[in-house]
Amino acid sequence: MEPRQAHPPGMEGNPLNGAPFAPLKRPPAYLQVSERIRAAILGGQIPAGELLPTETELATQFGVTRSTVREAIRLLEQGGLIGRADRKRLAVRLPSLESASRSISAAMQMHRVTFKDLWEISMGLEPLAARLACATIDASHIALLEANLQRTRSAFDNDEEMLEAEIEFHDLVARATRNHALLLAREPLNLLFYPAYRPVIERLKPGKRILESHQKIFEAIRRNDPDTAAEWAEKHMRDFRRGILMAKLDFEGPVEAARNPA
Amino acid sequence: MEPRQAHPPGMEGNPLNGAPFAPLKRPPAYLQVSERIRAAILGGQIPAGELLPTETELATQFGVTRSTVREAIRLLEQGGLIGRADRKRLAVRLPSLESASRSISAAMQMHRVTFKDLWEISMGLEPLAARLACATIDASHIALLEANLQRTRSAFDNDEEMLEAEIEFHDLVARATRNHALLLAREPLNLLFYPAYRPVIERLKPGKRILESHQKIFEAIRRNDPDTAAEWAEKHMRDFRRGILMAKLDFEGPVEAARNPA
DNA sequence: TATTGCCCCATTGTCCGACAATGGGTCAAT
DNA sequence: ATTGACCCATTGTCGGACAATGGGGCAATA
Repeated sequence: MEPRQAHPPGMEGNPLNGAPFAPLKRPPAYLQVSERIRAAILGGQIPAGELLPTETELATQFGVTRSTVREAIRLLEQGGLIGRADRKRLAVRLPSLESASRSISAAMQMHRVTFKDLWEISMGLEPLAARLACATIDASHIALLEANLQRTRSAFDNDEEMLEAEIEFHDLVARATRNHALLLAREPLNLLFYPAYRPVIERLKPGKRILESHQKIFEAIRRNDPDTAAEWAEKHMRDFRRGILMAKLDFEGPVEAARNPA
Repeated sequence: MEPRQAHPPGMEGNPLNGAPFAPLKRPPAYLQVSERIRAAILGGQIPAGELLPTETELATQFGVTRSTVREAIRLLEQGGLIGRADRKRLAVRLPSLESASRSISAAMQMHRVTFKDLWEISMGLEPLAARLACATIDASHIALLEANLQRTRSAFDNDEEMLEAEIEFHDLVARATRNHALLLAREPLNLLFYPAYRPVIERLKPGKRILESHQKIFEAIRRNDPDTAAEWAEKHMRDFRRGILMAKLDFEGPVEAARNPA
């Protein structure tokens, strides 16, 4: 989040402040190749789902070696722009947000984002999601939410299940809005915030209370009552914080690293 | 956005649903190397700013060739976890959010995120930012905001300046909260949402109105009045949408690709 | 007909070795 | 104190090589 450019106001477009010459940039080949491919994809010249040329083909086209092409590919691969279609042949892929959000959470960890930071965002986004969902939810999402509530009910004695169900509920509400940007903005919550709630579940067993909140939110959404839905979502998030405090977790401390799924 | 795992409720932990065997995974070497390094960094074993071993050194340590190591490095490089320190020697870097948000915006473009989607998020985050900033703003951010207001005042006849100042204002408010997660969640707004406002500025010249809103927000923040600050921020965002509609922009259409800075 | 086994080939993953370019460091000459 | 010459570590790029793997075709078989 470093100041994007240390913009001293008034000298924006002027390259001649301080040093008379800006350092010229000679991007390495693998970067250029990567950028060219990226541009082609984002420019729509290669539709999603389409196959890319083979590595050797790309190598000859760009006039570089396969090694260079491969490095460029790795660059794009991480961003999720491309990926293996069938363990061979690269294909253009919809970045699936998951890939993007992985780098987000990495960034957040490194910046020592705190529990409190994430909670504050939740206070903005979760009520918003509940509110928006009222207008956009359809039968299929209603069914998914009902199934989730059932799952929650039958998970009172299973902490792990309870945690997953809790995360799933909020995710489903967000999906019901059909706002992809919202899903993306929320993803760090799924990856960092809610999983850290695990100790609270283990120690306080708040299953009953969680279920109640979820039910209230769900019912409000189903009967298209945005204000009530948002209100309950907000109340739910406050419960959340209370649980964290009661479990003596460090609310102001950085979120812990994601556990590695061995 | 794809349903993360097509979770048929009730069969979560069971690998034996449908197909009796899950495909076993044999991650390629460059991926494993990348993951190991990533884990070491996120685990804090290599502090930010520290230099990584050289490529050849890593190659011998992992028992692979330099090419493989290089591919692994590209993977991490894209995420911003590592980067060149001095055009030689890789160093661990604070992911600087900017790198993460680049992939976010790419993902959003590919998913045809609409103006409306981003606006809805703004309605959640911008008032929130204004509200939070009341409690956390310090003298330096007050000074920065004052400078920004001055910049806005003197940009009435310069559309490009006006746009930059507008973006900067909201960014500064968010920074004043010192909530890094919020900055990250907002970044797509800086990259996709606000820049798309350019035509509105050119056609409607709303500079006076923008300045007025900013001033109200700023004053409320400075006198520590969260409700008023949030209220004005929300009002400002509604103006925003009105501007978009009046300029006959496609509110429901996907945001356009970011212009490429040559 | 549907399945199985076999062969061929395209493509990826990985390795090896090599070299130019570059930046850093040292050291002597000025 | 600056300049130039030199060495060396490291990266960027190249070229070629080979095993593994998956797909397609094709024949043999049940």
